Amino acid sequence: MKVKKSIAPMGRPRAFDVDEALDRALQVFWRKGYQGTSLSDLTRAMGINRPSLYAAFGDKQSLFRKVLDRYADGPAAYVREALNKPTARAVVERLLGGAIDLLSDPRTPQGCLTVQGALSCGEAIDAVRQELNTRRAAGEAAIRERFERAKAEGDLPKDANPGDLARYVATVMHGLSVQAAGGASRAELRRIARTALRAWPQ
Amino acid sequence: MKVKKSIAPMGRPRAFDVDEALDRALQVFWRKGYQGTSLSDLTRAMGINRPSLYAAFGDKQSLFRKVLDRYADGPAAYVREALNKPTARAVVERLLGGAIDLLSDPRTPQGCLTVQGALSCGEAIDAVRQELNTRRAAGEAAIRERFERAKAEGDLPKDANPGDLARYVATVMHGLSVQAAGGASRAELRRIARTALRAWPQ
DNA sequence: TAAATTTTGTACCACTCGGTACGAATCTAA
DNA sequence: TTAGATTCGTACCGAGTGGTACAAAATTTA
Repeated sequence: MKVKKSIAPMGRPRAFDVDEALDRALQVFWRKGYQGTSLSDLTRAMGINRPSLYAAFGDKQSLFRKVLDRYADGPAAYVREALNKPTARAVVERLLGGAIDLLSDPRTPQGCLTVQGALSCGEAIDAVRQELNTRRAAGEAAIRERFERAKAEGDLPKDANPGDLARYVATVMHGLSVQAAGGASRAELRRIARTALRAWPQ
Repeated sequence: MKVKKSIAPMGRPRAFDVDEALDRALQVFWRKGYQGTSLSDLTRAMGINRPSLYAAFGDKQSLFRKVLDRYADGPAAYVREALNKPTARAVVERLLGGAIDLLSDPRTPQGCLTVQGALSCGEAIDAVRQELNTRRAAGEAAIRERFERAKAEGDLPKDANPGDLARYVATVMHGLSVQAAGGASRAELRRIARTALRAWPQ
């Protein structure tokens, strides 16, 4: 299925698929968090040995960053999709609904990788925590900008505060992640979202 | 300052104060999470050596449980206090306000011990995660019962769902914890709470 | 004083952690 | 066939992990 590039690389070829190995690593980090995942966990799940991992992905932090990118483009892609909805109300409904679908998907861990991933990190891995904070902040900023547009379009009332609303939506989403990690069912998450929506303007 | 009990214990007396050592341990666990805290971190902060820790508090999990009790009776005591407020509205306002005050207190870590403590735990320490889930669920149940009483007293509308409302409040609180851990200021947390309160009945 | 009891500090245990050195294996290019 | 390049697997590194054995020290009871 793969189109051969003009020249095949020299040397011994890789015995594993890079993208598939990355997906396996994502599963492990998602389930166990950054700190709870050991290199042995990773190599076992990825089906490769340690030096191959280092050669292909760099050290643990570097691999985790690549996994975060893959997460944003895969399971968490609903965020970008939600931002394209026509109205602010539709955006927030899709954001909460997408989060709930993901958090309660029985095939994946009950929780959000960026929320669970590094909340309980020690100071030693401050770099990882900062990375996750940065990414969460970027997501929140994207939501705020979308709401600013909605306000300009008259889709949100003139007295609405896009920043406050974005922060509120992000907060509810994070809270949903904690609830899901604690065992809340999809139905329960939906009821929480319905209650949260009562705070919405109009 | 201490009243001497009828008989002093035999053997060599302890060279440290148990409660103070527990407070020091709380600070460490709160800041670094269960998994991010090593025994060396603990003994250094508590000013005692390893065998003394084990003799006085048991192993790491046992010490963590004692720390959780101390947390509930100390920094998180606002929850019990909030449940005694006269109206459901006052209860939820005190719950959110107390959480915000705690989360944004510069003297303590920005985050909730039970939320950050074990979200990113591996399977090996499932016991700790379960313990924290159980405690969070118990807190949520207490809020629900308080809202059921409020409904019976006519303090909440007849069509209000105490369970949904309690879950919603807990979710917002957990989300606030994540926001605080990400660096949100007290003022920002307050605005989130104000937005969240718009979902409240009446 | 002497025995019994408890805590203290040192020094250690087996194990796991993240990370790497190095030679054998497998490919392309000449 | 040979030389060069790259990956693979084994075997290892120092450091840190949670937890403990043991003897010296400090206290109460007899």
